[in-house]
Amino acid sequence: MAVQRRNTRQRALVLEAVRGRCDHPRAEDIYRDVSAADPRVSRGTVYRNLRLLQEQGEIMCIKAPGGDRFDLRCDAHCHVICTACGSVADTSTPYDALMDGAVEDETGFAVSCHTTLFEGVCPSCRALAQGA
Amino acid sequence: MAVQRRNTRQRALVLEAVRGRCDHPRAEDIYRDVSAADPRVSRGTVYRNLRLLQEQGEIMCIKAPGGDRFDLRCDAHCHVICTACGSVADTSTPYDALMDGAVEDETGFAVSCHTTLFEGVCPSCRALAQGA
DNA sequence: ATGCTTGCAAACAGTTTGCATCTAA
DNA sequence: TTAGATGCAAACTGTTTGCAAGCAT
Repeated sequence: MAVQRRNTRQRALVLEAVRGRCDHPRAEDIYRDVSAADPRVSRGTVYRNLRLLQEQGEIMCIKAPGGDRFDLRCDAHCHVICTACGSVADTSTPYDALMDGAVEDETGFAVSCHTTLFEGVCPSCRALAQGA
Repeated sequence: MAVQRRNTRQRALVLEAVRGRCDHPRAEDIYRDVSAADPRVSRGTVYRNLRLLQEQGEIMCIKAPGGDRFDLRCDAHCHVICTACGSVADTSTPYDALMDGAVEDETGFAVSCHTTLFEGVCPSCRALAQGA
């Protein structure tokens, strides 16, 4: 059975902060937003709650260079990260579950999932590059 | 034109260390191997050279949780990482360049590439789990 | 009351960097 | 000779953790 969880004010603030953003904030961004609502919430608490909410499936996390990003969408989808400014966007690329089986057969690993991260330059950074 | 590079003993040692391993070592592993050959080589130099060799396309790097891994193979291929012990293996999953174009059209990002990382439990960790 | 949670600060891991010195070309 | 490369140590970023106090249940 799952561990007993309490509904703390801090946990609610963290969840609200993730939901309140349509970009893909990193832990530090969430911490900043939560701090704005209540300066007494500590960074450790934000990290702990982000991990908890992930385990509960309330939010998902994208492992990106420069720090994990959080996303309120929990369905399978991929992301693009801008190599210039670090911004992240969703893509509708379908999740191919067949690949997991193929890799499992090939390597002997018990494959549970895979993540695909696209790299590129976002529209606004492209515009900047044009001007430069 | 490319920057002028020198052939230093340290650089050769780093490259040799990456090539001398068939697993996917992280920077620290390389540092350890290089240190065994010459204890005076510093960690900073190892990191600098790993980055340089990457830029030159001599080696490639896999961004994995817990630290980047280096690979002597430079052709497009994907990896599986063991969620239990952190070991990494190659897979022969083909690189689908069409996806890059699709994401580019959808998001407006100038997509240069993508990386796919599978997660699972490696054969030896599976065996351990059986026994437990 | 109980024990999950918190705040704080210190610890951590992985990596980068400033700077004086060294060295390949 | 001279600009790239090194060694060292300190700085940095992102994240985790030990512990005493706090609060949801």
